[in-house]
Amino acid sequence: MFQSNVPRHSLKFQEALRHTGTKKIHDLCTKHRNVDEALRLLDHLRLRGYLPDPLNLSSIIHGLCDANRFNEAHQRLIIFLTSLCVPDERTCNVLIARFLHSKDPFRTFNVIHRLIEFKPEFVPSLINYNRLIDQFCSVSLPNVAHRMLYDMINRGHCPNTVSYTTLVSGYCKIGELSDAYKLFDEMPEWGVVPNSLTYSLLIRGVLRKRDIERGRELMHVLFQVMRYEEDQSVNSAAFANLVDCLCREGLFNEVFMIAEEMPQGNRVNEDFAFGHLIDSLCKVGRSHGASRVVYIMRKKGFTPSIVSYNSIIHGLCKEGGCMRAYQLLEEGVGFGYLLSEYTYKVLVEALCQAMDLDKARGSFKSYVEQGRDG
DNA sequence: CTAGGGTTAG
Repeated sequence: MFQSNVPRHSLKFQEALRHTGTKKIHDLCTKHRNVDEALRLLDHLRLRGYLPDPLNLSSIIHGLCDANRFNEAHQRLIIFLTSLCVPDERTCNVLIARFLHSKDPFRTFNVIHRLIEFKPEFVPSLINYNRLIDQFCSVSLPNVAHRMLYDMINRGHCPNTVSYTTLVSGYCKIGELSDAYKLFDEMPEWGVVPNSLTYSLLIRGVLRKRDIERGRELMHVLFQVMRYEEDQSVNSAAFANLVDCLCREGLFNEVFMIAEEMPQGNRVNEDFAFGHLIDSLCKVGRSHGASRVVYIMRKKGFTPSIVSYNSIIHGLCKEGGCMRAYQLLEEGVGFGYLLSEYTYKVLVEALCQAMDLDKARGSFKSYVEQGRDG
C-alpha cells in the first residue's frame, strides 16, 4: 500500500509542521493570492507525513474559489474529504458560501451532498439554502429550487419568507403562475407570512400575464401589508419593484395614481418613492411623464433631487421636449442645483437641433410650394 | 501571537 510508505511521525512533528505550514499556506492563499504555491507546499508537507487539517482545507478552497477556479476547488474538496479531513459545521457553511459564488447551483448542490456524505449530521444554513434556491430560480429552474425547499424541510429547517418569496418569484419569472399561487397559499402552513416584497413580486408575474384586474386587487392588498411591515427596506424594495413593472407593462395611469395619492403613505420614504417614480418613467422613455411627477411632487411640497432633474432633462432632450427641459433646468437652478456641464451640453445641442428642424421644416415647405407653383 | 471565516428576496 502507498499509505505504508509514508513515514509515520509523532504528534510533536505534526504540530511543528502545523506551526510552519498552516500560517504559510493561509498567507499564500489570502495575502499573496498564490494558491499554486500553497498547493505545492501542502503536497510537499504531505509527502513528509503531514496530515492536512480543516484549516488548510479552508485556506485552499478559499484561494481557489477566489481565483474563480471552482473546478479545482471542487476536486480538491473531494480529495480532502476522502482523506477524512472534514471541517466543522461553521466551516462547511463558509465553504458552501464560497461555492455559491460560482453561480453554478448544480455544483454547489453537489458540494453540499459531498459534505453530508462525510458528515451526516451536517445541515446547511438557512441562508445558504435560500441562496441556492435563488440560483436555481435564476437559471429558470424553479422546480429544482422547489426540491431544495423540501430538502431543507426534511433536514429540519423551517423555511422563511425569503425562501418562499424567492420561489414564488422564480415561478412567476417563467410564467408558471398556478405554481406561484399554490406556493403562496402554502406559506401559512409553515407559519410563514408573505410580506410586501412577496406580494410585489407576485404582482409582477400577474401583470406580465396581463391579468390587470387580479394585479389591481393584489396591489390593494400590497398597500395594506406595507402598513404592518417593520423593515423599511422591504417596503422600499416592494415599492420599487411595483413601479418598475407598472412602467414596463405600460400601466402609466396606475403610476400617476400612485404619484398623486401615495397609497403607500409614509411606509416608504417619500423622497425615495418620488425619485423612483421619476427614475422608472425615464428608464422606459417617458420623460414627459417623469416631469409630470416633478410637478406633482412640488405641488405636495417636496423638492426633486438634482439627480432627478439631470435624468429628466437628458430624457426630454432625447424625446423632443427640449423646451420643457429648458424650463426644468431653470427650476433646478432656482433650487441652487449645480447641474453638470454635460447636461448643459445636451440641452444646448437639443435646442440647436430643434431650431434646425424648424429651418428644415421651413425649407421643406418652401420646396413643396415651389413645386406646386412650378 | 494558538491560527480563518459568509449574510438571502428587488
